[in-house]
Amino acid sequence: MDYKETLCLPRTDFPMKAQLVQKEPEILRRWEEGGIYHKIIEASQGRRKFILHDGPPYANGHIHLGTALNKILKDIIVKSLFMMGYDTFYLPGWDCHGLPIEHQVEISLGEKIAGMSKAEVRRHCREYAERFLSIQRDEFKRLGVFGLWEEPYVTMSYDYEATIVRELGRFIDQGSIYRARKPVYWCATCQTALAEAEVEYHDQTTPAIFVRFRLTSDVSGRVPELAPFKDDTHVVIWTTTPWTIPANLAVAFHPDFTYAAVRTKPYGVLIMAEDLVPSCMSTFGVTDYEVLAVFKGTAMEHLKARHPLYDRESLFILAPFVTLDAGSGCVHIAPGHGEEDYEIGKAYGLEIYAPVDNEGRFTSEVEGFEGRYVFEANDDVNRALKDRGALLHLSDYDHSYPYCWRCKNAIIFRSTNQWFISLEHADLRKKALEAITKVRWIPSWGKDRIYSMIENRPDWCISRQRAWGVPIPVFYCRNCGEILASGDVARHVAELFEKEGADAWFVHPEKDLLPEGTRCAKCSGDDLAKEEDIVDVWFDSGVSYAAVCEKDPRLGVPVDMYLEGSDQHRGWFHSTLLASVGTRGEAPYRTVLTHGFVVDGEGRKMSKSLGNTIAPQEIIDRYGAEILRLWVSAQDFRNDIRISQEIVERLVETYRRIRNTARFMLGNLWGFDPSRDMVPYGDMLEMDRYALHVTQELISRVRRAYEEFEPYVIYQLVHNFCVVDMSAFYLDVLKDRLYVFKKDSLARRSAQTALFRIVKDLTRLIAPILAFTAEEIWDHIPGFEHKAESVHLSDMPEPDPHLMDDGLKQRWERILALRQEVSKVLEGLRKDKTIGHSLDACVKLRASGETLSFLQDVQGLLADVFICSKVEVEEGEGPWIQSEVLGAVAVEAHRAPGVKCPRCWRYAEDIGTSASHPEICGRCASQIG
RNA sequence: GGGCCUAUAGCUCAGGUGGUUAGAGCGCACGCCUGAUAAGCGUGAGGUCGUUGGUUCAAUUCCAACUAGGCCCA
Repeated sequence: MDYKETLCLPRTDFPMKAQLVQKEPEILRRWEEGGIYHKIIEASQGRRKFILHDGPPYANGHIHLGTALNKILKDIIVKSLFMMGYDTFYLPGWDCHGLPIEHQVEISLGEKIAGMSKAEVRRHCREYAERFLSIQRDEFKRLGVFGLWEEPYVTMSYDYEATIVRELGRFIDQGSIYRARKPVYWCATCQTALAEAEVEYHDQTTPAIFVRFRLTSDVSGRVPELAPFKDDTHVVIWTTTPWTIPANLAVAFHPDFTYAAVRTKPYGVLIMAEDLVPSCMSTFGVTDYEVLAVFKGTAMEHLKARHPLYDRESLFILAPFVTLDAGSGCVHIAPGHGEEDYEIGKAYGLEIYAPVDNEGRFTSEVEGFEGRYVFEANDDVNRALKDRGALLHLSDYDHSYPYCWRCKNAIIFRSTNQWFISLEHADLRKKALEAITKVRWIPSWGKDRIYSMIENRPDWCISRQRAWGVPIPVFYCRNCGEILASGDVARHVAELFEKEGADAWFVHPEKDLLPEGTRCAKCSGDDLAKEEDIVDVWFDSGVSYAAVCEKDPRLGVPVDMYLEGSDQHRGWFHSTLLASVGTRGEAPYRTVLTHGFVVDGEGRKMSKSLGNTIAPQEIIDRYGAEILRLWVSAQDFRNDIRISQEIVERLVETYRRIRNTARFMLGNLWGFDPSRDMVPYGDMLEMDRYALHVTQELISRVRRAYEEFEPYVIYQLVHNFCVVDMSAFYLDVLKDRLYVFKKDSLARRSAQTALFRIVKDLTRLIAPILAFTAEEIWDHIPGFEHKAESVHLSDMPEPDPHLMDDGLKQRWERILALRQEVSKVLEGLRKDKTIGHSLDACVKLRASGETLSFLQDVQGLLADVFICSKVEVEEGEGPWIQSEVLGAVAVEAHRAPGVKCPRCWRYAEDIGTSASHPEICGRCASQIG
């Protein structure tokens, strides 16, 4: 007889092979058709809220691993908190305006763009954004992310655009917005301002000049040694842009560097950094010189020198950005022609002077060079300097220089009029810093990071010279040049935008944009011109609290959590803080959680040039999105997140382990009907009760990890539970009982009761992470009362104190410690071929005293636990194995006596005692009936 | 160059307030099983705790510098 037929072996149609690539789309379809997310929203009604407000990704290109990481993390948090009883309504968003899209559109339009109006270009931009929004939406949904994807918030929607203008209106009302000059990249050929991203760098050779500026202040007060030479003392500067010399207003020294005053024959006394004296002297061809004095850069502050070309003075200032890499250690400062020059110039109250027009030609202010194209004026300037004896040296210098991405011509830095939000007006900076302290930052260093950024940043430049964005709603009087900026006008414009979108600004004449009868406040003229600039896109996303959260009762402000990459301390967290504090007086978020960046297996960032990029699609196509979700959960996201072939392979193996553990449980629940077969806790076998105890501990640890937003802890906990607690111990031991005993015996039903509870809990614990697989397991769990149609609609399990028993725990931890020692002894027998399977063995334990009575007490359990055929316990002597939990025990093993039962494979000494089943052991005979 | 952050076995993670032979799982090696089988079980080998100094009776744990890497600036 084939006794295998009489066993209760596992049966399930839950496949071992996941085939996630095929299965996931089916599950997605089911969620879609079943309206699962809408059921989640419905179930959330009236619950306590936890709103995670989505930071809008940019609607350009396909998603990459970074965006996938971000959305999956959000999804894990949102799904887990919903299961833990919160209303976690999740509304995804997209950031739609801005340069990158406009760029792409310009490239695809090519020459055609020349004849197009801004409104036409904007139409193409909108279509482009819509296209990628749709692509990304599909890609995000493919990851298993739940949210209201049908109606996301988009910054280019008419009402969002209107809100942007309204929020600007609030700043205008306060008087926080002002117009001032600031240097920007300027292409004289295209006659347009360029953004950082529109600039490319090429190597180029430019003239580099050393120039001396004669001091007009009396230095002897600061450096007494120079008293005899005070009328012939000069500071030496070095520059690679001679054409900016006419705009020079200052010379910068480093406060900490040491400077030297050097007496030379041909050039008088020259001041330069001490370390650079030898190289400068050799460059100038001066062999005979004398260092008269050395002093710190601070000694020079507020002194003055005469401009080498014009009859005005140049101020000596201190700047931390001065270096000793090249030149003289004294830096020529033209606040109208450089970013650093501008910042330091502002700090010293210098004029932002840039006497250059749109075509890159000097204006009439510049005596001697008016009308000259700046790059062509280099030689003129050098000649003029030479004529006046100011030029110390001229040479060619190779360096990388910015070029226009479009016309490929060299560009200049030129100050132009821009709009700013003041950080000081209305105490915005101070209030923002206060608001930061009231927010919970995870990790905590995020607070210091954003605090010092806000503390040190300049005023917010909100204007951009571009087409694809929301216009700054201000006007200029064509008659007298007066600016018309008012909150009322902004709100009037907003109403129009609500109906027609921001396009209205570009298609309507001014009179349609302004309230009727608007006139210039200064000259009462009615010929008003609209502003051409648009607002910085960081302002767009920055006001999402107003455009999205305030308006939607499902959300509300402040929101519970923002969750983005740590780059957003400078980006969205920052801009939205300023906007919200500026208009509402408080931060729009309660908690800000940041994650690191995706890097390769060596910790290096992903870049095309390194060739180490991986697209989410590659992982999805090969392994499934579930592996990506597991990847996100497996690592501490507060640091950088690594990915490599090895990491993915490990994840796949972990996934299989979790899946197989669940499959084995499901297979053994065959024929188990919870409503009929559940065994009351008190009647369950103690090992099963112990398994439930361990599961309760898992539940409480996993819950805590979800509450603390630490999915990687869950990954470790769940994996260890499956491998150590379940597979290697409980499930392995259980096989005998499940297979050998009668289908409806108490022993088997007790085990099934435990398995049912465990698999039901485990599935829900992993659901937020393994969203697809948990759903698939859930389907295969036997039906029970109130079983939700989707695991994502079910509740997160809570530890049940009735299923916990600390006494049992201690007793079983001792048994497990013993088991480990027995395994080692059995491995010895295996090595010398005494046994193969552990069932071939009989284990003999010796102990005395308390340990002996413990062993005698549990003796009846041990053959099962060791998966051996027989266990003998006797009082006796060592050699002891000493163990803290165990006590002193001696373990021996030998081949089990008797004959191997063909049914249960245990060695038995009672084979043949049953008349009806003479080949099998007594235990098996009793189970066949 | 500046600010912030990270650095424990091949991989992913543990290691309150410094104190015996630094842990787990995976992977790897070897073996077992063939009634979870493109599965399961057991045993074992892997770490100068990034480097160098310092504080201390004692440092993976505190301090500093450096190196490598990341984010943001310049």
